[in-house]
Amino acid sequence: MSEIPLPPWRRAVAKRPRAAKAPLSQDQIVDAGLRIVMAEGIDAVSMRRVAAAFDTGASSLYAHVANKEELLQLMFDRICGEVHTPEPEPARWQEQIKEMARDSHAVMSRYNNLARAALATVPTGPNALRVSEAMLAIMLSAGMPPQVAAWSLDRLFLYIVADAYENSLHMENMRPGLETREYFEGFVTQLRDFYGDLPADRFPNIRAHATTLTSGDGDQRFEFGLDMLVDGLARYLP
Amino acid sequence: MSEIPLPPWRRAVAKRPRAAKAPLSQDQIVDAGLRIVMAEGIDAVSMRRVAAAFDTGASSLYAHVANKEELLQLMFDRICGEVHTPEPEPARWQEQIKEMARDSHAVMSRYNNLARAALATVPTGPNALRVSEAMLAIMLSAGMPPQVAAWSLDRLFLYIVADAYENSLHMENMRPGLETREYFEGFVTQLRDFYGDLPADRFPNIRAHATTLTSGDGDQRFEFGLDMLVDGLARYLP
DNA sequence: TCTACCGACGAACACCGTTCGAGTCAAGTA
DNA sequence: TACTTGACTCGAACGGTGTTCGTCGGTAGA
Repeated sequence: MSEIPLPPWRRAVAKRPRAAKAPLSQDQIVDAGLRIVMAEGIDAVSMRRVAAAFDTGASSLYAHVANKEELLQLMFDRICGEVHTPEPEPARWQEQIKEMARDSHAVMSRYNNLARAALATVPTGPNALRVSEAMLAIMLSAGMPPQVAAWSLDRLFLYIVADAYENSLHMENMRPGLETREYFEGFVTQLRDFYGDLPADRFPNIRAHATTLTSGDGDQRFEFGLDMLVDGLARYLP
Repeated sequence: MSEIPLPPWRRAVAKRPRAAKAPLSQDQIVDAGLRIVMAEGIDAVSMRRVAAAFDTGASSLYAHVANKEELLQLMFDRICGEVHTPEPEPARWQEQIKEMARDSHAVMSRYNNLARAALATVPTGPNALRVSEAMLAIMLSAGMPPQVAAWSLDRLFLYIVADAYENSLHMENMRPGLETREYFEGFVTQLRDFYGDLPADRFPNIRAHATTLTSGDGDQRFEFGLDMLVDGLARYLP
């Protein structure tokens, strides 16, 4: 497998040949971080907490990882490996784009709010690149102009990541006892009543459409925005 | 001006009648927070830092603000007051939607990464509601089905906020010495070279279109995504 | 066998959000 | 007028955070 050069702005912290046999490794650290993020969310991921998984102090991690930000980036790229990348079939490019978007969205939702790591910088890890390459291939093979494909890729991932991140932030406010479903229903009910009680002189439309505004779950809304984007994209086909 | 009821899930911390004349007030606290966010970014906004503007300790703030999260929400709603809300002109609804989107985006970009506060919860402050109401009015007056208008509103704001937030996170990584322009150019150059040096067997499309992928500044990309969304939206008009 | 040197790791630094409890002072009441 | 009440201020403290520093130990190469 060919080598990917390191992105130039990342400190080459791990490129020195490790001399002693190490009880710690970057992979293990990323594993531990992912275990914590799945169990307790990203706010539980602290350097001390990750180090505690190896019965050591936080400072031990800094030999393998430049800082917390880099650790989160590595964790994000790891989960990008779970996204499937189909072979392009130009005839059904729209459906393929949507499939990849749904898959990416599902993966990022599975790992709580790790999506923020993707918002913070341009993902340059091998797995993230693999996903981008596949999406680009689908659009180009469908005959999309390169500039349109390039920018669409950017905007689509922004949308996917932002939606996953927003959902994860909402989950964070959830009381630990409640189920996701009943928390969500209670939230929607409160919001609908709040909209319905707004003064009619200043907010006639929000008030009148309180029910419509609060209808639809996260998946329906994600799908609706995805349709908007892909429909808007299809207009650029020659 | 008619009263907006408090959203039910917010602790009614400020609804008690304040008896003594207060040297501190919620408005002043929000002002101080905004001053800090403009000067040094949202990460510089801490309860101690805000309190220091009044020569006091952090605990003094908790009489006027439930916690930091509420303070950020209040700050966000304050800046929403700077967004212009035009009267609907059905004939040019698309342009009006884009104008409001650009205006909202510009306001949120002006105040560094305060946009995250908007991602965290559904904005229910008076100014945020005013903006939503105006956008809803434009779409409904153009003949858009209510359900489409409702979900579009949600998706459009997600897009606006996410783009502003992403940009602000990039700004955060900037070295303090550099100008925004030269930092951005250096970043793009590095990224283009990185893409161009990728192995051709695994990433042929990214490698071949390295220049195209990295072309266009933040405004162009925002505008492109906005076009995608609004074009996709226009298809729902009867 | 000796000597570098890399990695582990405890301690410390400078922060953070929030809580607690004592003190202060104006307004309402007897 | 005297007393009580209660909101507000605010120093101190608690339990966290990311990161740095300096020491120490053990392995690899000479």
